[in-house]
Amino acid sequence: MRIVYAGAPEFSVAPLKSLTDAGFCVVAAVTQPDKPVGRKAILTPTPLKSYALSQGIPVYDFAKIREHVSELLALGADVMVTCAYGQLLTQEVLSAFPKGVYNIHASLLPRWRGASPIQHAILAGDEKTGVTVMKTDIGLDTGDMLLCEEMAVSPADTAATLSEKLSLLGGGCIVRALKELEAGTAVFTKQDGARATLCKKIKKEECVVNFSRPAKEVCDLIRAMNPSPLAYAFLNGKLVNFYFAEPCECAENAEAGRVVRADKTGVYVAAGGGCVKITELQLEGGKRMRAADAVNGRKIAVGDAFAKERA
RNA sequence: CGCGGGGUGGAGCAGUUCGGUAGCUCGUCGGGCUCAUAACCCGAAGGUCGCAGGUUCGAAUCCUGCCCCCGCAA
Repeated sequence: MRIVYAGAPEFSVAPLKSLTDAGFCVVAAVTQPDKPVGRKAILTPTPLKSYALSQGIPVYDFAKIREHVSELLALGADVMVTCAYGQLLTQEVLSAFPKGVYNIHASLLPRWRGASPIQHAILAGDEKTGVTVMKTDIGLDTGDMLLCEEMAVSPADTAATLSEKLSLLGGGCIVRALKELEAGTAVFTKQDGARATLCKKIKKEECVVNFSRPAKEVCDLIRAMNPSPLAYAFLNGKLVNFYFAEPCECAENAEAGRVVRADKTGVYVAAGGGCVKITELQLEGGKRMRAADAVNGRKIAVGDAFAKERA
């Protein structure tokens, strides 16, 4: 079975590796064009492109895949596998693969169709999530499901750790899915559209921490936004990004956002209900550090207050 | 030339305005106290102050050039 693999971010790398490790013939990788990254706007290839090239797999970085159907056809592939590719496919593209196009999606469909399923699973406090392999159709993550695998969301998970785990899980799933397809034992299940939820790409404005919300909710937000775009708040006029936090009990009933305790175990901030223990953060202009270090360097002290606005 | 912050023992910082060979907190190691401890007490190790020039009797500190890291914005 000849495969074309379409993806872009780090998440899409492991499944490609799983496919080649399992002996599948990946004839080409399709990804997004290199993008300017960082302050210096250095043109950077996608993680998938870097990996594919290192493995000697030909890479196509079409700005619009729909305009390159003839090139796809020329590859003579049987199927295309997509994974966080980031471009919508047209019927012409779907038709270029005799045995279909399959998508690896990081949620238990039909929950969290769309761009940011991992973040939303944590944000919503889901206790479990997973990976679904589906037959891609014209809609956004609406195709018939071939298989899915569940995974528990740990309170210690961030979008970063969960993404890594789901990526590996996705690798196993796609290999299984394609084997079933080859064997002709694949069974497709329609998605229950009534239970579908949609998630859009997350904007930085959605990441400001409102400490008057319950502690659990605040912590879920912080964990969901790590490693990007990062939840934040302002302290003494400076932006502070949060990497990790967990809810905890605390006797003090201070106003929301007030630091009630700061020691080597972390920074404790009063929330609407309970208290948020921040263990890892980053001050404006500074590097990511343990909250204890920020306390140690006298950047944060008891009595300080986090605000939603810079002023 | 998008805006801005920063590079000082393992970590986070102070000291730079008004030059005089380095300080704080934490960690580490050793010892003590304690039923015990992330608590406390005593002691120790550990730094070419990002790099290269320059000014000076003397530079972390002043001047010049360069490298690197990071927040915002794209």
